[in-house]
Amino acid sequence: MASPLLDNLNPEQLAAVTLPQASALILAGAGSGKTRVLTTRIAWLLGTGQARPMGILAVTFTNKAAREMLTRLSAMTPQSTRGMWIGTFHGLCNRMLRAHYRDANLPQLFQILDTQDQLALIKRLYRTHGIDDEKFPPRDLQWFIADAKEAGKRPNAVEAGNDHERRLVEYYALYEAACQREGVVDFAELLLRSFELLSNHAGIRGHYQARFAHILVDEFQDTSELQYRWLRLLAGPDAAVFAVGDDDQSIYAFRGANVANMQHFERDFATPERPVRLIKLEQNYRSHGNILDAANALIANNQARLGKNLWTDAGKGDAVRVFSAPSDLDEAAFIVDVVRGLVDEGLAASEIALLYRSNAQSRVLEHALFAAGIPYRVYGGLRFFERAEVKHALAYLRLVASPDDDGAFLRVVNFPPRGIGARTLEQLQENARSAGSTLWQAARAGGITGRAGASLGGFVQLVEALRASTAALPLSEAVATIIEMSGMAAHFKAEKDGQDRLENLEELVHAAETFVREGDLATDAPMLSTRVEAVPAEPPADGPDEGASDPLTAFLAHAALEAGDTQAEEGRPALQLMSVHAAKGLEFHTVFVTGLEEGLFPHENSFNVDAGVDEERRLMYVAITRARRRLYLTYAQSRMLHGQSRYNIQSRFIDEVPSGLLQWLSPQRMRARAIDVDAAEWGALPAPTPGSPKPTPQAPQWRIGQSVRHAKFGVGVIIDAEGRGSDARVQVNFRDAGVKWLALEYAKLEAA
DNA sequence: AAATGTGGAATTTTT
DNA sequence: TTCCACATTT
Repeated sequence: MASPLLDNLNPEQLAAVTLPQASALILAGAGSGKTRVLTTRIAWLLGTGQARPMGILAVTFTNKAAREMLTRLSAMTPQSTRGMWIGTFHGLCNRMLRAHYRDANLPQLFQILDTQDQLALIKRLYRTHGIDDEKFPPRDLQWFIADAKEAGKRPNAVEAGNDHERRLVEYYALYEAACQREGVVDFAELLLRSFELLSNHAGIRGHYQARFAHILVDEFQDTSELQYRWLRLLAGPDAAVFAVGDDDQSIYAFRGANVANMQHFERDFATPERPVRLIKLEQNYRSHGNILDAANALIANNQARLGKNLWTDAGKGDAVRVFSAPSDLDEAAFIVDVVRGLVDEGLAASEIALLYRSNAQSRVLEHALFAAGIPYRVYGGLRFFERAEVKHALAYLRLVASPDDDGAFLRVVNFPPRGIGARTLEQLQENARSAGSTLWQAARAGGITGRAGASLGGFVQLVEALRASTAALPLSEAVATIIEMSGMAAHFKAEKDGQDRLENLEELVHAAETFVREGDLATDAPMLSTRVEAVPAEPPADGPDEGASDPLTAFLAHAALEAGDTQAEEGRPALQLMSVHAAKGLEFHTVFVTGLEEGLFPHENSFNVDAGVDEERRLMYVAITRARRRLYLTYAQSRMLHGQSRYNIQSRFIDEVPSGLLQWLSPQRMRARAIDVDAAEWGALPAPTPGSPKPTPQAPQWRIGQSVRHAKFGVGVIIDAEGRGSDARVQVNFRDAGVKWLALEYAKLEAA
């Protein structure tokens, strides 16, 4: 088909876009135009009449990715995106559950718990059932539940190997009962419930299988076991699953992502007539050659890859710069210097990213940037819909929609303060427990006397008044009304630091407005326009976005499923600081990968995890491939961590980049920062400058922070010392052998 | 109900 | 060290 749509695609992209109707695995390297291929594929299917919008389902992991796909798609095709299902796994599951809430055994207006809400519910359960939170930390149970659901297991299906696990299963059952009673579902539940719905209802399954001839999956390497099984259920015998992913960028195993899905795809989605096609997109349009060569060489150290080598015709570009700093402070100072220079040369600050393995590392960097007056923005932290005041307002909204939601009830029953104290609530909870009811039901039943009872009655009346006064209002006005009537507005007005919170509440009203305005663009198509016998009559599922049946519920689902941005303000161009995880999918002119030290990156916790370092290496691969033009790798020989100095050796990931690609920037003779040991006693050696020829001193003199090699224990760093002369001993932190004290007289140490 | 104190933990986190 | 959750005070 001749079409401008296909212009400028490279041969592999073109092949992928125009594959015949069969399942395919597209191995799309970083910067290889993956989103373009996905969206062009859809546009091509529509344009050639091979698919109707109704027949397309595209699933992503983030709302951002879903939005981007939708936006780009609308620009590519004259056809309406209405009718397509494009969204996140959770969003699509939510949508399906709303449409089939009866078969899914859920209340029509079920509410979605985010991770915070879920933990709160668990803690509440602990109180009412007197569960020992020492033996069973709430977070452990939260993890246990998520894990079980991910494995597709209800409490009765979980095998308990010991008493401890038996208790956990028991609590899992209690948790489930509470969720069911209150009409709430957590994130994992959305998936599992949707999976079970498809699994247990042949009619519904048949309906969706018949409908979705094309299922497209973004970031396929990040799918979990359950998501994979969900896809298999959804994909009918004739469906074409177009899975796009990069096994080398799988960095969410700790959250359940299962790279093995990529290996199994070929087997599981092939039919005798239609084998799975595999296409590799290896041409990179982002980075210069040296950067790609570094990434390729690094990732080649991983086993069990599908195999892929990025290339570019953009030329080699600059060498990868490496800097070894004596301390974390020096590392930060170096970065500030370089950044200043780059910005002075005219590079936009927002085109520079500082990446780190763990968020705690941002502090030192921030401090230095602040002192230097360089504007920066840190990603991470509380998102908009997670802020306390926003959660409060949402809790009122939730109560209006679904008053049996105990979590929402407890959050605002005494906020703003209205004299309903802990004692009253304990009594109420006891009443609810013995009646097997929710708090709302218990409160309405009365049974609490005196002033406390009256206050509680007042609260019940307030919620009912809220419901009555907002029923006929547009969503944003309803939100505004609730903020006023609940007393929150007055409360924050009176509070000295309440201004920010008030502004956030105003922002919430604004968000509701935007949601309603843009919602219909997203997914307001009727859920089931092709009626199928076995599918029961549907509620008019034409709410905006998440496909809920009324705007309020849809908005609440939206708030839970899309926590919003970390910060509202964008403002002036600023340097970007973020974890490597957060950088995935982004790109910058210049990238600093900081803290490249053994124990930090790769993180020490990965050492005792199966294939842990491999995942760290993929993380490093992601970090490197964020850079378009310039890449800096930095590390510190000593670093403040948990209140004390740590001496780390340079990350193996630096060693894994061919030295020919590297340009060392560390001064040849950089003295280690004075440490609390008499330097004269120990003599002073130039800091090791890895990558350059090492001097082998005849009579080595040792200092703290120095890298050494031991015949038996391998490489390590001297972290402490004591004694002198023949009594002298040093403490060495070995990469593999751990921390040891060694007598200098006997240990055969070499400088490393 | 705010304010202050204490103990324990301190990767990563698309939903 | 620093942050957070929780408990105790005022």
